[in-house]
Amino acid sequence: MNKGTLAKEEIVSIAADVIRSKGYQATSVNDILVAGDIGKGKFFHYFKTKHDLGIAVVDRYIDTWKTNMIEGILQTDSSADLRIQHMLEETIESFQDSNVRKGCPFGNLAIEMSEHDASFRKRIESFFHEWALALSETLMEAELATPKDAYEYAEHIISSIEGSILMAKVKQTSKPIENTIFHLKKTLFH
Amino acid sequence: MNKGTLAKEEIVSIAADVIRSKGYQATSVNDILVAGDIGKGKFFHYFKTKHDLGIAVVDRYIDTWKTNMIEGILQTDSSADLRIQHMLEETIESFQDSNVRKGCPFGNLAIEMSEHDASFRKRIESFFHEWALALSETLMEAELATPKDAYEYAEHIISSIEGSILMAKVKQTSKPIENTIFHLKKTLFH
Amino acid sequence: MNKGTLAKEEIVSIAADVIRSKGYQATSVNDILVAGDIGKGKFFHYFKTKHDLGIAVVDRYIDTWKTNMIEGILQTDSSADLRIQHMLEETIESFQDSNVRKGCPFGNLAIEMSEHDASFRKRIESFFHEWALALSETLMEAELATPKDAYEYAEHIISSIEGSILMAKVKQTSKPIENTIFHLKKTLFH
Amino acid sequence: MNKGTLAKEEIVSIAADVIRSKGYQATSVNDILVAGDIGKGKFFHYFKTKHDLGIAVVDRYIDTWKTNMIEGILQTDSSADLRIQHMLEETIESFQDSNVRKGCPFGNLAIEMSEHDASFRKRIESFFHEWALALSETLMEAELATPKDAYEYAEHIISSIEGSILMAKVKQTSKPIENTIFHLKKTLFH
DNA sequence: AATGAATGAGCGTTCATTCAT
DNA sequence: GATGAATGAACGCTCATTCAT
Repeated sequence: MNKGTLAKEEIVSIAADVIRSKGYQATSVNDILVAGDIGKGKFFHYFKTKHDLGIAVVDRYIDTWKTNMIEGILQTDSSADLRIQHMLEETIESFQDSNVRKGCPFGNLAIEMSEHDASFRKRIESFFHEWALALSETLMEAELATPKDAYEYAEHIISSIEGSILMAKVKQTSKPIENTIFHLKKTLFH
Repeated sequence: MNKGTLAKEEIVSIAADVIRSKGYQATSVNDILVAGDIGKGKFFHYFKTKHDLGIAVVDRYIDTWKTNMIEGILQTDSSADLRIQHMLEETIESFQDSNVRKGCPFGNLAIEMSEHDASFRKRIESFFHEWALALSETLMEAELATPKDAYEYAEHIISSIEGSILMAKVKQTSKPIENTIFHLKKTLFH
Repeated sequence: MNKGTLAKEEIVSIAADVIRSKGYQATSVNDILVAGDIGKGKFFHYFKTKHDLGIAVVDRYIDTWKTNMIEGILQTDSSADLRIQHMLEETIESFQDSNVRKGCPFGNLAIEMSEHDASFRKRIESFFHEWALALSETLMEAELATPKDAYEYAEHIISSIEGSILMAKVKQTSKPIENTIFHLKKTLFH
Repeated sequence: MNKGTLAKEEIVSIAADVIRSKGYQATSVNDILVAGDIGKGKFFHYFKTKHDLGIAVVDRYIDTWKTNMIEGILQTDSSADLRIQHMLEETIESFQDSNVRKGCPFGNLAIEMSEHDASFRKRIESFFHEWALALSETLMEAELATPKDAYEYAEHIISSIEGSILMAKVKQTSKPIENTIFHLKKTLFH
């Protein structure tokens, strides 16, 4: 928690914002420098390359999401049904206002980086895996899926959500997310 | 169909490939020039800006998709049920091999360009709208949806598909697409 | 001999001067740009990299030297003795005034680049080889060496000359060159 | 011989290696830091500038060479003839294996630094002077030169050696050195 | 004394675009 | 119309050095 660490964290935090909005490749190092009033030397003192920063940003996205969505919702001690409902509501919450336009940090980077950069791709892949794992366990506990089909059901739910966030970004309204959550709920709890 | 037009089409065709794989922003004008052995003067003779080319590429994606998916599948004279099945099968077909990694040209550009570029966004939005319209009519015809909920159901199906293509890109396997088609079919035709 | 070629030649010519004086690595692209009032775009239009320019500069040194020293002196139709004397006098001539400080373009690059850059090294090596070849033939013709030892004698003469130019650079006077030429002549013609 | 001095010597020693191989200008402070696992603060604590370090490195080269070549060979109590022979043999010894490619530390810096940096130049100049002085005395003692021409003869021998090391670097073989030593011996002792 | 953090000018190169013919 | 040449701002990154403790 010394000064150095703080400074580094600060850069990651600023970069996380800029990158979520502009994408990784379209964000220049200078964009981040300007956004945070940081000198070039400082930046490259903490990060060997722009790529290193990019990875730090994804890791930060993942940490945040794990805390909020997985530990904070799917692995609490509410009833399994409630936890799923909570996850779905929370998704709608998260993509209101300017966040609709920005889209999902993971979905954005997934599409931008997966084909040509393994280090981004693998991190995002394992994040989606962890989410699917936590969700599949909750689905089983709620008796909405059997052990046999729980993981794939979870994956389908997650990919539907991602698709709806993509759609919301294009339409610049959260309706597609609400629509998808509505259909998912119908199928889950009808 | 004179030489000028041919040359222009050729550039769009080459650019469409490169952009699908690298994204619009990460693709430099030079990438396209090299890929097609085209001179700089030639390129900017046909396209005022890189942005102009980008738009031409999206329009080309849309034309192709309309011909193949909307006119070629959803608006043929097979039975409505079969048309929907055909659409779903065709989706799986389209994302085999190297196409899994490349992802959906529309989804890719949707995420990359929607927030900051209205001319890309609107084209992609209206494309998804046309697809949803054609699908909702087929859903009604197949009595899988009422006029009231058909359009939103169609949108949900499409966004699920887009989400699964995104997921497939991250995992570098077409499994997520097959999984989603499986779940969509179950809900549609159970 | 069109304009494009001229422009390229002009850059090589300016760069040849700068590099001879500062060395290849210590010469920045910007140094050349400033020296010739050239725009950055122009420079990189003609040369893919700084390295490419460096190679063009060496090739230019070699062409000049071949014309002047080999064709212009060693392979004329004077008597063999006179040609050797001419070569030695010309060496002294070439390293008067500011050229003493600049040193030999080949010797400079030989030392700077040989260890870590094969494309420079090979060019310089083959240049010294051609010089030694032309000199050894003249030595034989002048009956100053037998076919058996002519090439190695030639190499020794050339390396002595290079050493004396190095020494002259350090002492900032052409004396070491004159001294070495004196000793070479004594041994050759005593 | 306290800790501070040790650390300083250690840096000079590491830098001497790196600079001999890469040259002074092409060696970045960071290259040295990495080679010796030294922190930036430490480096600039001991040396005000990179230039200061460079000078320390030359001084170290000179000390070593004085001990080995001048005191260790030319000023021993063997016969003058033997001392000269020893010097010539030692030169061949010194530039075997990887040292052929690295070249002579003095010759390298002479060419790289003489024109634009007086503090390097003067050190190297006076080093060559001391060498020539010691050699000329030995030449006189061996009756291979008169007081009148001894110094210039010594200079010629040294510059021939330097030239042959340069040549060896270009050809990546020690042959040119052996060739030059052979010719020098022939002229000296025929 | 000793050192990691911070600095900003400069590096070689690429960028989308305009010029000149 | 058609094109290679030219442009200079911006790119990610390294540089030798100074700061703060």
